[in-house]
Amino acid sequence: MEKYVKMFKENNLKITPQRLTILKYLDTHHTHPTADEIYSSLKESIPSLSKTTVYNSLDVLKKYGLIQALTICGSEYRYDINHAIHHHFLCNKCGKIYDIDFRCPNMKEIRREIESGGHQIDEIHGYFRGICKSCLKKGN
Amino acid sequence: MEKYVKMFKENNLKITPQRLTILKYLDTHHTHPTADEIYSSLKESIPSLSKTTVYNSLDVLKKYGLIQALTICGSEYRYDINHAIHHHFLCNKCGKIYDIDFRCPNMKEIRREIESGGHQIDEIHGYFRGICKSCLKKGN
DNA sequence: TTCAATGCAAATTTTTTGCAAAGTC
DNA sequence: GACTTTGCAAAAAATTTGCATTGAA
Repeated sequence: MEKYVKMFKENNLKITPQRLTILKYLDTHHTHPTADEIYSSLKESIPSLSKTTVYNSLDVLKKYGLIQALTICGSEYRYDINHAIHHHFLCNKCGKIYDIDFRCPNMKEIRREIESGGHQIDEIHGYFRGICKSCLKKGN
Repeated sequence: MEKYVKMFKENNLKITPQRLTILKYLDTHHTHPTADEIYSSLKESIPSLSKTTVYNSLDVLKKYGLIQALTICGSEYRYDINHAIHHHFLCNKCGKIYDIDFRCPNMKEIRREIESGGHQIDEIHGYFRGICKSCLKKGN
């Protein structure tokens, strides 16, 4: 838990039990949960937890770069701890999101090229969609 | 309009005025509109148009690959005609989405590497977030 | 003590569903 | 004529807001 406290302190964020628990949850569950899934999972240990707080906390954690919000699924945000840069694979069948650890070797050039067009790039996102290993095995 | 009729016929899709108008709208407006924006824009010319139909039509067009749904914005889908492969830049300030025309030169290898992991890749998405040229000019 | 975070309820926004009416092939 | 698509209304899902209460520093 010290680890999380440190992360908050480094960013001058107020440390609340709710925020700590949410950050820890994302750090220990790499399931890319929705806000609602986080809420439901933590509701047991913190019965007073409100969904508003989950949304608020996620916004703050995101704002300070401790977590990231994946927009892959369109109608809902999926959250992920912000460890090393990685990308994602979304299964169109089961909806599961897998981490994909690769780095585009020439991203620097690409970035330079795009930025020469005048935009300032803060985030780079890549993701793939298809049918996951597990669903392929199960057959159609 | 012939062009659109042809696209439908090629995919064995029923041709309805609503679908035609929606496809034409996306082909002539590269603004990456939401379903609601499409609905509002077309409501004038087709007063009987229903939002359900917009959603239905977009789903069908997407399913047959005539358009694509961008999930960049998280809580809402943005739609785009499916011309040559391209990526997107989302401005965190004004929310505008720009087309970015580049192709990652070694995507083939990357794809092969990921597919060797067992997943079947059907779509590749890339997008960037930051501050757009126009918002940068306006200053903070 | 001060100011920000939390929690509740209600409101918004976006998308989906069930079913009768209308339209396409 | 058979079978889809459309449109409406209502429901569901996801997120946001206002404001009083609580809590961290």
